[in-house]
Amino acid sequence: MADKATGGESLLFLTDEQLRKGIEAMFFAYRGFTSDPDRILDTMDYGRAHHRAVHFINRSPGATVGHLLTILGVTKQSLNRVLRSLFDDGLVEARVGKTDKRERRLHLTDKGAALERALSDAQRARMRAAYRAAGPQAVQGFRTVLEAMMDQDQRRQYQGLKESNP
Amino acid sequence: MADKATGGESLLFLTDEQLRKGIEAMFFAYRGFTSDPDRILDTMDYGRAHHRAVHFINRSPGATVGHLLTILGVTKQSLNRVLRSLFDDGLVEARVGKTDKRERRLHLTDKGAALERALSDAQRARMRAAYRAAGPQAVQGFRTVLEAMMDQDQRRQYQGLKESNP
DNA sequence: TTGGAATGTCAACAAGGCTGACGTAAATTC
DNA sequence: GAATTTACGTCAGCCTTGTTGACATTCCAA
Repeated sequence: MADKATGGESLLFLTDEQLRKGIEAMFFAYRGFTSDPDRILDTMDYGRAHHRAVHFINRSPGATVGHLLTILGVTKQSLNRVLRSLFDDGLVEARVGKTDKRERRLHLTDKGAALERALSDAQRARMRAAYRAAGPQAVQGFRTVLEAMMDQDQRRQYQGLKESNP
Repeated sequence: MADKATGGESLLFLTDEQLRKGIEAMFFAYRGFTSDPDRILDTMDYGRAHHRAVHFINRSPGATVGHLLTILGVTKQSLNRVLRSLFDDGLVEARVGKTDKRERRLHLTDKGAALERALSDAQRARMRAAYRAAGPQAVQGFRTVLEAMMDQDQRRQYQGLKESNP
């Protein structure tokens, strides 16, 4: 009678207590996840919002402002404040779209790329250490659960990387 | 020559590209993770900070303000603003410490417990769905990686639950 | 009895969200 | 060719949640 629906596996991992542990694991781990880049950003006049913008511009060079808006899920006013300071400091540059001149295609400058590298080096170092300590099997599970936790739209943006230059 | 240091396992999961995927997985998943409670909180006059307070008071009834401060990692002024509104609305009550009368032991009222349940029900539902979709093996890996990603202090707080009533 | 710890509180400020309204240039549609 | 829509920018104002700094109270402990 036991383990009927699971093909022999117990469902102990679905108890409320286990779920609470998972929730707190997300909370504490996310703090660690952001702490290293945060420390770097604090020394400059930037915050996490700048980090996110720089990250995704680096990931998809030539992305439009609108594209960034949907990925980040903020208002254009909020994003604009961040972008403006990145322009002013010469970290990001905008090129008028070739086919559609209303668009502004965003690119990192050398200086911007350098900051991106510094930030992601720090973040990757922690991630690498965690991955190495946990092993490939665990990493596989980690990614599987995180993906299952996303919203539909978010999952699509997470999976699709190639359509930044349409 | 290959797989020398890993006992036969490839290290493909440690490439920069894999790490970047992991970073973005955290980003998108955390958004999903917080979205359901956020929707509830939005209908009231509360925010994520209230959620966190209510969560940890529920987890460790009788915790002192100082204990909460170290768990949440914010300043007392910031926490106090949140706690005051929770007091005013009758969600949390403070009882003077028995041995040390300076301390205020925090407890949820029935009303507070009801809110906590609503919030964590929503959050657990998503977590449960993700866990169920991913399976126990993946969940194990998920927890392992998250734990490895925490700071020392955070990991200690994550693991130790019993010392709230010292 | 006195120093320090635990707590509360006032004031001021910043980052980074939000809404609403308005403007401009380019593309698209009619 | 005119009208509408789209992409983007900007001004103004508001909220939450974090921060520092200063100061008061209460009470434990040496």
